[in-house]
Amino acid sequence: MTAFSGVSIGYLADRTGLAVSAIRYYEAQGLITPWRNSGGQRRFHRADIRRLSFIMIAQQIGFSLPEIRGFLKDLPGGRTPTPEDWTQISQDFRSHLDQRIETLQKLRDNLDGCIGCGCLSLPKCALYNPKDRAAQKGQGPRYLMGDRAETENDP
Amino acid sequence: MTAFSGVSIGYLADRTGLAVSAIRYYEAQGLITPWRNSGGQRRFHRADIRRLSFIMIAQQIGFSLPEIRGFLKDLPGGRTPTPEDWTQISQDFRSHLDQRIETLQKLRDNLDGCIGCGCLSLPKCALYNPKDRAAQKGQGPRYLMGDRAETENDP
DNA sequence: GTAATTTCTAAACCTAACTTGAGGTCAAGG
DNA sequence: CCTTGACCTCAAGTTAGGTTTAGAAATTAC
Repeated sequence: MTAFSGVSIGYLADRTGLAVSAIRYYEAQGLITPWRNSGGQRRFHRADIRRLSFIMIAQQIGFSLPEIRGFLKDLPGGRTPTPEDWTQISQDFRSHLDQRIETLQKLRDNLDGCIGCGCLSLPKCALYNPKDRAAQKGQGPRYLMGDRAETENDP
Repeated sequence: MTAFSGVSIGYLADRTGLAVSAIRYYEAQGLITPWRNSGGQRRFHRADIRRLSFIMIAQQIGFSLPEIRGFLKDLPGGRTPTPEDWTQISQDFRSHLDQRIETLQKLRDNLDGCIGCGCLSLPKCALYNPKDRAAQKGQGPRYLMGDRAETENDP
């Protein structure tokens, strides 16, 4: 048997649909950690296709790269992850996903209520529960959902 | 009765929790259109609190400012929106919201399947349906979800 | 053994969504 | 009248998430 030498970044790019530059960027962000061959080129596990796919999916849902890095922290870098590794991650991920869905559903219910009753005041209906804003740490879109409600009295 | 002269940008900032600079930015993006008083300062309808709140909520859900501008286009700029105006918008908004929820639920179901069966291959499970990616127009996170699945055979 | 691909690094550039800063004006209180 | 605070504009800076470019070295293909 010959020594396992890993796959190239281009291969991963082909298999995942990601740009090569994006994969390099993810490495820089600590989301994936290839090793180097004798010529200095990156080599990856074939299993990293999964890792990258997970990143893409989580991103689509709206998680930031740091958050995703959090999910992936429990995945072993040195060996091919076992099904158990992935199950662990998936469960973690799923609970966050559940929360996100629940938030949207609550919003939808409130929206329905507002439409139904004609009060039309989304803010007043406390649509926005600041609790759900885990992703608020000081950059990007700031100032999400304060607690002050609109009450429409004096100027 | 005295002539209605509108409220200041600072008032709106206080009531919504937005930064003054953010409100100016929204004006620049065509999301809100104040008029000016004799001294050149912005004046808003008190009802714009709602408009801004709507913007914040829609943003939280993941809509871009141009998309939100789309929702708000049907809201009259010149007069205080009626309940009917808002109902119209809300329904439009709600259908987008429904779609987003459905996408996440499908994802969750697939994830459950993957956890249950141990196949752990999110990509293979076709989690990612490119159809749902309406928000894909050439910037931001590109290259979302190609169709190629991971099949883990030869390099 | 050459030619054509890939890959490498580093730095610059890009968009969205804002914030910050500089320098100046407006409005209300004392 | 004068000061203080809110507002104004315009330009530049910031963060996230990448892409592009340039010049060089490594691989692969013929």
